[in-house]
Amino acid sequence: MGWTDNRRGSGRGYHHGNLREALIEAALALIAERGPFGFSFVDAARAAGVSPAAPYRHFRDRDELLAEVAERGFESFAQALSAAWDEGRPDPIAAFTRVGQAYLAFARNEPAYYAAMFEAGIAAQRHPALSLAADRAFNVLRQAAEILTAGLPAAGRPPPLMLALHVWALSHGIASLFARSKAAQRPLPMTPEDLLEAGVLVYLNGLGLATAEKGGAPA
Amino acid sequence: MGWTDNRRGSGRGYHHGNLREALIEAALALIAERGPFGFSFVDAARAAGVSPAAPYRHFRDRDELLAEVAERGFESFAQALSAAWDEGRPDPIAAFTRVGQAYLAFARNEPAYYAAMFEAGIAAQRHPALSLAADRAFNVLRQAAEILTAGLPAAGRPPPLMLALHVWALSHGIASLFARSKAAQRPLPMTPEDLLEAGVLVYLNGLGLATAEKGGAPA
DNA sequence: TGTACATCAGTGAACGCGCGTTCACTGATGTAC
DNA sequence: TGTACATCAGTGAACGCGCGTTCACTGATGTAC
Repeated sequence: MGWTDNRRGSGRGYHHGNLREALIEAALALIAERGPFGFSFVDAARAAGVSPAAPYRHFRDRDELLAEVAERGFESFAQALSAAWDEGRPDPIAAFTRVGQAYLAFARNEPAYYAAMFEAGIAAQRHPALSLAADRAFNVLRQAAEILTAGLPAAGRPPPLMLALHVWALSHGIASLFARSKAAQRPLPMTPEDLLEAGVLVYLNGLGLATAEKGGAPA
Repeated sequence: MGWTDNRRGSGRGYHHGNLREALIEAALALIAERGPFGFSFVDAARAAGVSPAAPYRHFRDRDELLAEVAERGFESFAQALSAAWDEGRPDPIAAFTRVGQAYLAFARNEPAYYAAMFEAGIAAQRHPALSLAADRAFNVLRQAAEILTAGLPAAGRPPPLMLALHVWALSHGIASLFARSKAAQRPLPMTPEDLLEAGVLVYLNGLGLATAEKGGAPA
């Protein structure tokens, strides 16, 4: 229990001390519970143990708080993808499929961030910091794709951007359809992780990138 | 203008005559405008030119109306996919990529249905008719995948279900990330349609299904 | 070290709003005779 | 063909609720002297 748990009467004084952070954490918890549209400014204030007017000292409105949550989500997302890529070690193909796994893991382990990032309907162009953070996350994939394709013969080499978009879309699709939260999802004969790994390997195989014979993709 | 436009005072009597349909159409318009969470029961009644209590004669609550919209969406979706597949003519690969295009076209042309189907957070298990309709749509893909893989050597033949899931996820990912509604989306150096077609062709190539040399996928 | 003061984070009461839902009702429609 | 009646779709007023937002305020903190 840290700053966040400073309910009224639990010993904090007139000033909260760290309300901005507490509101963001409250927003995350509420989004995880009820989705980005079930989240209300008043609720966040209540969860932080503060009057409904207090949040206005820190955020212009509900939208600005949501945008900040999404921005932090993208930053954490970029870090996770970047760590998974690990500069292409031990080899670009293994590293690349690991990035896909990290994508799915993030969607599963951080559903609140994920929802704020992709399902809250925030107008990104109104929040430049948010769209920069989103770009940084995408660039991890993009650079990985560049290194991955660098070894292919120049003639017929696929555009790395296309490759990055395909993997992003496949990961996002699997995460949205099969890997989100409790139940309500279509039952699968395999884990979303296996599904994604198999898909990426087939895809890379289709690009002429030799795979390590895994996941059931025929030559 | 048909039944839907029966505003109060425009000549209809005490009875609306086709309120159920009018409410569904109003819901579609509202969802298209403001998303599945911006849609309210009262608003739908207002759009149909009827008192806020009237919808209760036709739907138990807001959720039931949403579920019916989603169900109709899946039915229309299944039809569109089925028509695109056209029993595999002229050849399964061409027909299969056409199904992908139909997926994207549906997401683009029927954003309200699409949102109700995939973003409204309806608990499908509480609406059996809805989940049956969703199954019917998925089965179009699944059967196409079966026919597509039937020509491959039995050893190492990929499970058709997996193939269907991959294409579903890729299409859904591209639709969600790049093909939905106005602006706010990441700019692309190609159309979502081209992106999907290229992705499907690379993928089929990776499965060992000969492609007609299209979309820039190297052998 | 002590005092006066500026700052500003958080208060709490209040507002107008739209929503979901209920209720007793009313009037249009169709059917039995 | 006409009348009585049952049915039930839609009315409109009302309710309680939670929300977003505002306002003048209060009290904690830090700084200048």
